[in-house]
Amino acid sequence: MGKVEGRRWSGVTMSDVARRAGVSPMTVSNVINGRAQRVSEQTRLRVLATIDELGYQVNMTARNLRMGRTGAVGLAVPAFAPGYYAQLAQRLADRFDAHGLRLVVERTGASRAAELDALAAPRLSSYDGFVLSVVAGDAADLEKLSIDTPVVLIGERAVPARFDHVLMDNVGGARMATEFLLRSGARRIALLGGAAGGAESMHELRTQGYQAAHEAAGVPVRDELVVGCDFGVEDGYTATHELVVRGIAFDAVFALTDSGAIGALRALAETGRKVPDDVQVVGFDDLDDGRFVVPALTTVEPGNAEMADAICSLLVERIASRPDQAPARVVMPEPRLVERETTRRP
Amino acid sequence: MGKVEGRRWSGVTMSDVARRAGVSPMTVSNVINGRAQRVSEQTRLRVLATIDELGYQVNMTARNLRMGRTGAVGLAVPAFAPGYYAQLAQRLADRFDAHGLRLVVERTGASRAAELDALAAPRLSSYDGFVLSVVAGDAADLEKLSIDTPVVLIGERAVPARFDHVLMDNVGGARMATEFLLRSGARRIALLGGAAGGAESMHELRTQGYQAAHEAAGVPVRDELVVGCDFGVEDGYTATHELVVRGIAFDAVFALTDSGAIGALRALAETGRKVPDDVQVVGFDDLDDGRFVVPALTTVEPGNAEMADAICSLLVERIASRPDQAPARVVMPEPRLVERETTRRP
DNA sequence: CTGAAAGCGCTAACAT
DNA sequence: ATGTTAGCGCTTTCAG
Repeated sequence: MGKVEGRRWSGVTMSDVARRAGVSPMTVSNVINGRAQRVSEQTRLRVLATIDELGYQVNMTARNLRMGRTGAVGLAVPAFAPGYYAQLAQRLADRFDAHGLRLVVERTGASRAAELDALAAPRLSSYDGFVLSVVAGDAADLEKLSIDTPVVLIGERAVPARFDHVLMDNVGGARMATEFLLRSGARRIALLGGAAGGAESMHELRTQGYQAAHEAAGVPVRDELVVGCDFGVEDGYTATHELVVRGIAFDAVFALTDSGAIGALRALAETGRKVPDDVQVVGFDDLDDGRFVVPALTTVEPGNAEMADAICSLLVERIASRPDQAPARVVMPEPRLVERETTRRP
Repeated sequence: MGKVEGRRWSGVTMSDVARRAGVSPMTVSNVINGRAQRVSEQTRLRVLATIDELGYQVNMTARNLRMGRTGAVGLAVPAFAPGYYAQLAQRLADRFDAHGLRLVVERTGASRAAELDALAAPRLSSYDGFVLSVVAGDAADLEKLSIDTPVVLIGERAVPARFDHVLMDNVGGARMATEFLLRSGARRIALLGGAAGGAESMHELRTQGYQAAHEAAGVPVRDELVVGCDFGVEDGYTATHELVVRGIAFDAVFALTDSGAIGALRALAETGRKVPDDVQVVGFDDLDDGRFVVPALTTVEPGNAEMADAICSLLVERIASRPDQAPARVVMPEPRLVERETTRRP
């Protein structure tokens, strides 16, 4: 499929209105922008009538160019559908609204290339500020990022020091969840979405927390219980199924995301495991969905509200104060465990 | 909290680069836009180096103004978080990508005022085309809508004839679901989110289908089974709970949305009702979530893919062909029932 | 109260 | 292969 071309058909301009109403464009502008003191009531009404008659509409692109600002903040997420991003968008939109800024959401596509593309200078220049959820790019990629548009980064990747960065305590949260399961008597905790090597991705960090909790409790980590998978519902479902099929025994599941946990619950139900009696389950993120699945999901609440607050205030500050003289800040709220029905009290 | 003001700090322009590289702005433009034939390799490299040195970035606002197009289409939805809108956005983004258009998502807030605001000319002028999910505005409101930006409307409200309109077969789908329940032996079907009067909203249309199925089957509609509620998870949960508390007997639940149905499932589990043995449940929308809840949700698939296809192709056509001479089109796919585990075979 | 001039940063069209 | 001219539609500034 080809690109869509063609430019907007003419459209009525401010000058058209001005000419027709027998005034200068400036007066039309004043009317439109409610600078009442500068226009007589009579003229105002005439201009308004002409605007209506001609069906004139302000061209935001032109206004933005002239004013050097857009009133919009961009949020780039890997995908729209995962509950986590949708809820994040919702929260941010509320907060930015309070500052007179609209939030507009774009999709990066989670590939490194797509993510960088979203961050390319052009895209950013359409916004007064930008929030980027970094899942794929590395520090070097980000280094090239626009310096003209204030940016707040979210996500666990290491980011260049010049950026404000808001992130979850992945290690701490995972450790908290794992410790809770261990205290509840679990000894064979499957880790859904776990990863072995490095230290950069969400998978890896949460895996570290899982391991740390085991070490602290003197319980060995069994490799066969650490199954790598993506963080969608379907992924959690498939991974859990596989575990069962392969005959690997486990008495708990720690899913790296609530979505994954919900998939796991489904797989456990299908294979006749009772939750939490046979298998306990803990997720991560505190999605709204988790409260309504049966049984309701115990999860790690990573400080979603605090993160949204931080993202908003950091960005608003940068936007308001021109040059980024203020040093970059890092915000990482304290996670907490939300006990519901998929676990037993220790 | 006050508005955020202040304009973008100067920033390096194309002229800056040109001057520094000892060429004209036009040459810089040619380099940036890859018009290779028009620039010697030597100059190209020099310009590129200068761009790098100065950290220059194209100003999209200026480019958009000059070119009269933005390469973006807007999607306005009442809220980001409900699964339905997130999935819609996802689907649309895929399709528009194929046409070289980025999808950017904005939130209207579901109030009539907010919705109209989103549709105000200024907002629209930032996009090559716009998709609006109409939930609150009426035909008269929409009549005032921009004529300069191609718009496709989605949603069940009556809309002015000049707009392309994509909608679900709400009545047919609801009737299909209800008939299925009736055939499966249900005689007291609770309608979650039902409405009495009018004919405009999704609630009302789906209620009509529910009633039509009852009439056709000669089963009376009991008013106490039609409970009005919003379409979120929590709403379905609360409504179902209330039904139980009030001691109203029912052997099936038709929830107007999958989200509502998922809430209902939770409430039924809490109150000890077995699904589908004691109570059958059907939703509407075919959200991904429905496949993974326990038991998996039977639902009406309203033709999501076809709707996304239609929205995209209608809009792309309008964008490509200047004046809207083509008559407006209405697309309403055939719904189908997806049987899963919350119902019994008739 | 109203208007004229200037220019935001870019690119199409036409020179050279 | 490169430069010049003009202007997208708006608003800031300053003059009437």
